[in-house]
Amino acid sequence: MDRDIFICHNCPMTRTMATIGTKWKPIIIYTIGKKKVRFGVIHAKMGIISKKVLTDQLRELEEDGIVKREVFKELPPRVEYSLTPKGLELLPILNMLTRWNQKHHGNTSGKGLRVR
Amino acid sequence: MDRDIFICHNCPMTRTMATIGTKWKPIIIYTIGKKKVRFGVIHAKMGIISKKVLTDQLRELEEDGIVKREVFKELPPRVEYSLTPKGLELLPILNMLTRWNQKHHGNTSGKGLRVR
DNA sequence: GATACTGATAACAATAAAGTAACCAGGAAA
DNA sequence: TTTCCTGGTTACTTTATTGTTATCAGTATC
Repeated sequence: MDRDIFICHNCPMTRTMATIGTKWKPIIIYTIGKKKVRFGVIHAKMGIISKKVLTDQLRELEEDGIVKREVFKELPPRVEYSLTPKGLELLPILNMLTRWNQKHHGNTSGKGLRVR
Repeated sequence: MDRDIFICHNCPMTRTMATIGTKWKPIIIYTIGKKKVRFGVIHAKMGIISKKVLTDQLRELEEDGIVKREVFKELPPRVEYSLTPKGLELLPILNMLTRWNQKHHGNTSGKGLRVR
């Protein structure tokens, strides 16, 4: 996404979408939650995201101060991700979104189960 | 976006993103707000969205019961969009997101003004 | 010595989303 | 008669996003 188009715009919603308005970012934030999570764990939990895209998105979230990245000098390497205070503040809002969805859409898991 | 990949998944955030997780939908919902708005007005307010994409997104929002579409048999045609109760419930949550953004990002409007 | 481990990265291919331009209805006004 | 009005639609092109595969480091285990 060309984030520049957004930044200039003076609609607050538009500016917000420039930061977290992508297919994966809210899911990544939600997946990390309040814990410290290794890259591989995020990847496994999300299931259907490629390593490359996950890396890219995590980098952008880090740039925007939403995610913290800690590298341990071990072998094999270990990298832990966690939410910054800014990211943590997003959690309750995302939870409201899922509650909104559950209320109106019901629980559709199991229906139309069609994983690639 | 291939919404089927999402629907099957049993992560609540993932299912939510299948409904409103696109570049434009939250902005459209925010733009309609509590009013009845004509197509042309939404288009003008948003500025940088094409008619085709706006039409497509409004159709999907209608399918998902978030937006209501009223057609008046006049010439030139008049079509008014408004949020359903389900859509209205989304408004305060979207407002929280913009407040989160304003708090952390500050008011960047005017900075790096780079409209296409 | 071959292989596995993790968290990447690079080059490339595929797909999805978004944008562009032309066109339509059909009555009213110039 | 031509032009404008609105809310689209259609066919097509462009751009953005996502995915695939191969590769790397450097130690430990088989």
